[in-house]
Amino acid sequence: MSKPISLAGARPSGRVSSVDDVLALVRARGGRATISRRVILQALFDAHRHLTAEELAEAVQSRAPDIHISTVYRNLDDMQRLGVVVHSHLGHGPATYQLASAAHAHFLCEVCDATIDAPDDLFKGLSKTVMTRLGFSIDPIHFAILGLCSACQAAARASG
Amino acid sequence: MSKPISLAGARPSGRVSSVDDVLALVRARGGRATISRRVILQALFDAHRHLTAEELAEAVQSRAPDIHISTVYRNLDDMQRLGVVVHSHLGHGPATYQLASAAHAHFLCEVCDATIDAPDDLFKGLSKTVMTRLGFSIDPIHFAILGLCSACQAAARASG
DNA sequence: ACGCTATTGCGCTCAACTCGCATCTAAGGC
DNA sequence: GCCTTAGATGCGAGTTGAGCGCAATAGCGT
Repeated sequence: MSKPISLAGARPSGRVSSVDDVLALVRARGGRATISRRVILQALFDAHRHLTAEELAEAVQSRAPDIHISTVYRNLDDMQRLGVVVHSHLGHGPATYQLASAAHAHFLCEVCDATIDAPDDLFKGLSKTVMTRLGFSIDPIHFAILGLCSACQAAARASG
Repeated sequence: MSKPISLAGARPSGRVSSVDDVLALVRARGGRATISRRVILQALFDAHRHLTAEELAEAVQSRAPDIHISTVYRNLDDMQRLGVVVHSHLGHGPATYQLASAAHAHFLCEVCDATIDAPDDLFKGLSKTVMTRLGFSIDPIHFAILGLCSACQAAARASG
């Protein structure tokens, strides 16, 4: 499916609230409901946090050891094309993946790597200002916003 | 110098407005004013935009072909420790480096990779809100904020 | 000029992906 | 149920961006 499924129409992936929903969508697009696909999706639905490709591969392989990590990567790509999955970059580490329905922005501490989930409404103001002044539509979910958590700010003040 | 120079005191690197200024700072910290260092710094001062390590290495090697890219990486690290240089991540590509004095935030279009320089004052509001509500101090320079430029928004509306 | 040690060149290693390709297997048609 | 065929997979090799170890080199205080 890596190629066959078209990017067009990725957004209206609509309400997919179960593995079977997603597989139905996959088949509607000419894709196939393979075991691998099912196991990978199940792991994504079971995870209640974002996972790196490697973490996801481990979870998948605990149920089906022969599913190769490259298959995980390809499926994640496909699911992103369908709008079912999104990935985020939290600082310098590997990308993390999660169901699109669970997507949210993050703040990441540059010192201790603590990640803080960001309520979407925080970006209302910046979003509007940037749109007005630059015509740019921000997507705060894809890349985390870095900075210092309160503990590390305090530590920095204390030491310097 | 990669180890010898301490991270402590990186901030008060002060006004360094020339290659010689930086080299003086380096020597004050126990570092040495090598040819490599001088050429690399000169390339950074000459560049009026941020460069990837590879671009910088090319610029450097056009003047001194034997300077190895790993030397470029090490010097960039050292200069960051001194607070003279900062790096930014613009989307998925390699990091870009520039003089700390020229640092600024970026917006990056996810579709066409256009980068838009962001006036610092844009983040005043978000910065204050996030500090108040989460105690988090944002650093919008280190990682770009992604989204869609106006042209790609229009294209997206037209096609979908 | 001398010696100490910061730096460098080079090549190897690493992480996170990405690709080519032979093989396998869903799904629709008969 | 069997066949066909094109989508998917497993596996290994390749790629990119970056970091590391080490022996050789070269600043710089004396």
